[in-house]
Amino acid sequence: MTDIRVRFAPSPTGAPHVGNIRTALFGYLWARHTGGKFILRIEDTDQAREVENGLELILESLRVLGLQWDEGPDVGGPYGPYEQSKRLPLYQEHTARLIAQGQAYYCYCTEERLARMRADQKARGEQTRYDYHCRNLSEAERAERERAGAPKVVRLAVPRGGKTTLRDFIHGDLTIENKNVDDQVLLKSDGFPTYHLAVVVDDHLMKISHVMRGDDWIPSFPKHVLLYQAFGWDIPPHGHLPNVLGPDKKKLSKRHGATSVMQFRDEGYLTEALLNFLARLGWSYDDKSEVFARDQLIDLFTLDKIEHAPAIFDLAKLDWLNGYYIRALSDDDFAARAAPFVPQTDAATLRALAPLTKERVKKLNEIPALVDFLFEEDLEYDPQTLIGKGMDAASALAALRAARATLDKHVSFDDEEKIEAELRADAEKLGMKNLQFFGALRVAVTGKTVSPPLMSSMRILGREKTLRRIARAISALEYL
RNA sequence: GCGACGUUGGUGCAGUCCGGUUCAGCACGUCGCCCUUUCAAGGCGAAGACCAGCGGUUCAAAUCCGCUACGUCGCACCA
Repeated sequence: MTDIRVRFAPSPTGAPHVGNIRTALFGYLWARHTGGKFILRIEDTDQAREVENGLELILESLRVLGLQWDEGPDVGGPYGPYEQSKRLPLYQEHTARLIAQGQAYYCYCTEERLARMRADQKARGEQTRYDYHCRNLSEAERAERERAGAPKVVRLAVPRGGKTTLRDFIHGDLTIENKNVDDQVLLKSDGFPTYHLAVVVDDHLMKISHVMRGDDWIPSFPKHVLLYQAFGWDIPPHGHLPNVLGPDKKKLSKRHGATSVMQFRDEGYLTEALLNFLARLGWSYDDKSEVFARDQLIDLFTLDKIEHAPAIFDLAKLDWLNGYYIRALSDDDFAARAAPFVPQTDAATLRALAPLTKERVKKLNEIPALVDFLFEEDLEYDPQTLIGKGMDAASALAALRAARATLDKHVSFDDEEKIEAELRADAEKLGMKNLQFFGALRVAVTGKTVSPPLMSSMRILGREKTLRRIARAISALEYL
């Protein structure tokens, strides 16, 4: 196979959302699968939309998922520079060539004229598009404007008839009639290229072997094909990836909640779960596999398995997958990752908590709600919650008193099995179901009806605090 | 308005390119049972789509063709 070179080419307009990152991931996977190169190129040709730390946000997003690039603005490479704003002369040379060939022309139309033109077209119910005004300028008219120093742009002279076809390795042949293609601006009046010119020039110069981008670009592929033809270049294989949509089937946006991988990570999603989930957005291996580790993705990823219908970001599925990955973590690993989410505790406690909480959360940020009872001094009780089903104040009291007596005999709570056996015996002696007896004890110790396993909770809480809480619960009941 | 792309159970996907051994497969979710001192996790099982609709081609269509509907995207000196 020829050298595979795939590029991810975002523009620095903010933290890339997961849909863009999914596109980056596909490029990364294809490059790694083939032993090719993954290239990062920054499309910073719009100064107006640029964000201060835009570049850093992009780099950080890729790093979070471990999508290491081989060439890029920070690491360089043989085809740099990798920021389009630093390649301006290249674009200018290429447009000059097109103009010389008669395949592009200068346009002196003002914003106002264009706006009026579009308004008129809209009013007439027509498709808005450039009206070829400057394409038909005579040599004298052109010279006149040059003399006046009028600002100008360069437009692509799209053939008025015929059609343009692109072979797409995801959608098959795509065809659009040239009459529906606008005379796109290639070079703006500030000397910067537009996307259309820049991608074609750079993809060619950087020897990109596979062009992958979101399918929202499909309508403009004729402009790119025409440019390749005008330059006399081979067109590399193109694939328009299905877009990532929110649950409402609309293009993903801030409205849908978290959108950057950093946000997801901060909400308690594991990066390996995120990677796995994103890979499945628009790609599938077969009809039954859901879980893929990075190495498997690299091994299994092929272009023919890319879907053509848009992919919907199914948060419920992400949650499930994340829980799956959390459960698979070793206790040590889990404790280390949980640490930032439970700042009020120490490493040893976290490690002890790991086996109890690991399989009870879908996201790391759910851990605090599960174990917060450990970090409070004393609990306030609503006596009613201490009295479970089929119980009354007297029986709850009896249960807690018996439990206290049993626990009091133990200097340490380390032997969970022994303590549990004794408490079970207490329940039986009182003629209670385990549910009733342990239910009362659970509320007394943890303050809630749902908690991690009781014996372990008491062990971690410690003898002193546990007994104090039971005592307080008893007095709360005695008050009734 | 014009154009492009898409449309499989409640949800997300596979199967569609190379029509016929799949009375449409998997996962999430839901429900039931088991386990059980709670909640989870785990095990077992169940319900749920006739493949957007209509019309063609064919001995045979989710799979090919056409039309309609719906959805999304594009139509900037933005990417």
